[in-house]
This record gives sequence, C-alpha cells and structure tokens, in this order.
Amino acid sequence: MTTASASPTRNRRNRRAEILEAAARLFAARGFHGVPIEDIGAAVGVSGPALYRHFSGKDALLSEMLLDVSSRLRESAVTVVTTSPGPEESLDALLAAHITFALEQPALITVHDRELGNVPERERRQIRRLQRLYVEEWVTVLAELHPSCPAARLRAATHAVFGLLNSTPHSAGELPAQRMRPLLHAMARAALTAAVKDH
Amino acid sequence: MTTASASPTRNRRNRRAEILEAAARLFAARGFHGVPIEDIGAAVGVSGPALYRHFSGKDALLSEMLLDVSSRLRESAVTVVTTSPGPEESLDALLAAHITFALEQPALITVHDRELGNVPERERRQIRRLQRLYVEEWVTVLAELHPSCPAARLRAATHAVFGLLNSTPHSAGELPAQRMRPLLHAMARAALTAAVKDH
DNA sequence: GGTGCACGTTAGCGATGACTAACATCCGTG
DNA sequence: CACGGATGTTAGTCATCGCTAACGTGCACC
Repeated sequence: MTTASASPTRNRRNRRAEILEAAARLFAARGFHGVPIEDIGAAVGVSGPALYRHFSGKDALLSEMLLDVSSRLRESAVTVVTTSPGPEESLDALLAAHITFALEQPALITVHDRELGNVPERERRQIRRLQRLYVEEWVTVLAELHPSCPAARLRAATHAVFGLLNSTPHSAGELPAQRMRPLLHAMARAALTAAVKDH
Repeated sequence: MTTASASPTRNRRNRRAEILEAAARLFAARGFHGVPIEDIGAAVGVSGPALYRHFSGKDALLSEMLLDVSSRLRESAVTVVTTSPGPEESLDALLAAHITFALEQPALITVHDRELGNVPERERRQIRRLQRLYVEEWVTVLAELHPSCPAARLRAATHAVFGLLNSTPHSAGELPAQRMRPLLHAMARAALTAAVKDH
C-alpha cells in the first residue's frame, strides 16, 4: 500500500516514532482516555490492533512517551549546565533549551504535565524521578546565583517558570515562534529575578 | 442515611455544589474520560446514577463547571477593572484576583484549561467567548499602560502569565499559600514588565 | 392523613474500547 | 525456492461505562 522500504529495522524505528508522535498529538487534544487505539492507528495509516506489533499496550505507549520526554529534558539540562562557563550562562542555556523544546514539541510538553497520573505506578516513579532531577538542575543553578534564597522558594519559582514556558500551546497562533522565543526568554528571566529578590 | 436537612432547596443546592466540587477534583486528577460517573457519586456518598437527578449527563456536568469558572473569572475582571482608579491598580487587582482563584481552586483551574475539548460544541463556544473576554480585560489594561506595544504581543504575554499563575497545582506542597501569593504576584508583574519592553 | 415531589436505590441495556486470535503478505536469507 | 520473522488485516471476546427503567421512601403541604 505504501512506498517501498529501505530496511525493516529502519522502517520499524520510523513506524514507532510515527506512532508516538501521532499519539502525542491526539493525547494532547483529547486526553489519554479520550483517544481510542483505533484512532492512533488511523493517524499513521494503519488500523487498530496493528499497534500491538510495536507496543505492548496503550499504557506502555504513554509510559514510553513520558519517559522519553523526561529523560531528554533532564539530559539536555545536564549537558547544558556542565558545558557552561558559569551559572549565568547556565541559566540562559537552560531557558533556551526548554523554550526550544516547548516551541517545537507542544504536544509532548502538554501530555508531559497532564497525563502522568495515567501512567502505571512503576514507570510513574521513574518519570517523577527524572522530573525531580530536572528541576534540581534548575534549582542548583539558581542557588549558585542567589545562595541566600531558600531552596523551597527556588523550587516554587522554577515550577512557575515551567508553567509560563509550557503555556505555548495555549497561545498557539498569537505570535510566530521567531518572536515568541525571545519574549518567553525575557519574561522567564524577569520572573526568576523577581522571585529571588527580598525573600 | 445522612443527617437532617433544613430545606429541600437548601439541600439541592448543596448537593449540586458538592457534586461539582468532587467532579472537579476527580477530573483534574484523572481527566474527564478517566472518571466514571460511579466514582463521582461515590465521592459525595451516593452511588452512580443518582447524579442524573441533578445533571442531565456527564457532559452537562463538565459544561456547567467550565461555564461557571469562565464567567466568574470574567465577572471578577470586569468588576476589578471598573472599580480601580487607574490601569496600574487594575493590573494589580487582576493579578490578585486570579492568584486567589488559582490558590483556592486548583482543581477548577486545572480542569478549566484542560478539558475544554470535551465540552459539546454549543457550550464550548460560550466558554471560549468568556475566556476571550477575560483575556481582553487584561489586554485592555496592559494596552493602557503600554500603548505602543502590539496587541498580539500583549495577548501572548497574558497567556504566558496565566500559565505561570495556573502552575500552582504543580508546586502544591513547596510553599504555603501565604508565601506563594506574593511570590506569584511579583513574578507575574516582572514578567509582564519585561514583555512590554523593547518590542 | 393522604398525595405528590425530591431524591435515592438496583438491574439491565446498548455502545464502546482494549486486547487476542487466526490468518495473510512481504521480504531477506540459507 | 522454501522458510521464517516482521508487520499488517479482520473478527471476536470481555470489561467498562453512560444512561434509562422501575421501583422505594421520606417530607412538605393541603
């Protein structure tokens, strides 16, 4: 039905990625329980139970999706922090990386902070752990910049900034990404600066 | 089974409110489609189909919930803006009102910006309209303060600030509300100030 | 003190959805 | 060329869920 394929391995990888991408879009729009497996299949041109050739179930699909996002975010944070000359540059790089992700993968970002509750216990713990580590990267950098600010306050501020950055899907059409990026960066920096003042 | 009641009207009101409240909590935690009607009933001490004595269906329950939130937010914004002496005070009052709502009704805020897609077409349009009007209250105030800033940028900044303020449920236990309130206020103000600079 | 309405119950129906079974097809490989 | 694995199909099973039906029961009111 489709065009010729290069190699089975190649194809399998693509199909899996395709499915994850389509599922992310659908989950973001209608919620995990609002999307039948049939629809996910349809979105990639196969129908229904074909998905079980690639994932052991709907839960596994969601788990893999969130685990992937969490570890990518966390990894990028570690990389960025270890390669920056100082905390100021670290913070800017963390912001830039998160904004890039939020602008390029709005569906993943959306699912990432909505559907954790639908992930089976075991994987949920892993994901939570990765999320916590990601937050701690931010908190560590902020603590270097403002040692006198209590960690709890830094954590709360970090969560608030995530909320700001992840709001991208809501203001979809307002501004082009090219303008959105510096706007978000400036707003987030200003918010963080305000957060650590006069505590 | 329960204790004596004062009047039927009184009771009916309470039961409806009780149901809406419990449903909000459940929807926020597991998503609209993830919550069976049975569970909503159980959360208020009745079981299953008793809800149909108060709402015409699950959809209607969600619709009423979101319509209520949207109109309350919008109304509070109108009140606040018309009673403030100037735009500066308006902005602070808008922030204060939104923060109060987000801190006191985290479940409602969560459902409000997640489940719109599950509301039937007709009501969805009403809700969208109210949301748009709410945003426009903010944009109008911001435009008075910074007339040279393009409206699209103000709208995007407003959405971003909503994301920041509505992130409350994510940082639940980090800080007490008493500390959270001024923190969010300061961060949001700073973010807005940064947003309207050098466009 | 009967009557009607508000409010609840349990049983069951019809639809849907996750998943399995059984079978087909393509394609690289010995 | 036979074989086997990867990948797909359709049909069917079983559980769940929204909702309706039929049936109590207490309380306000004439």
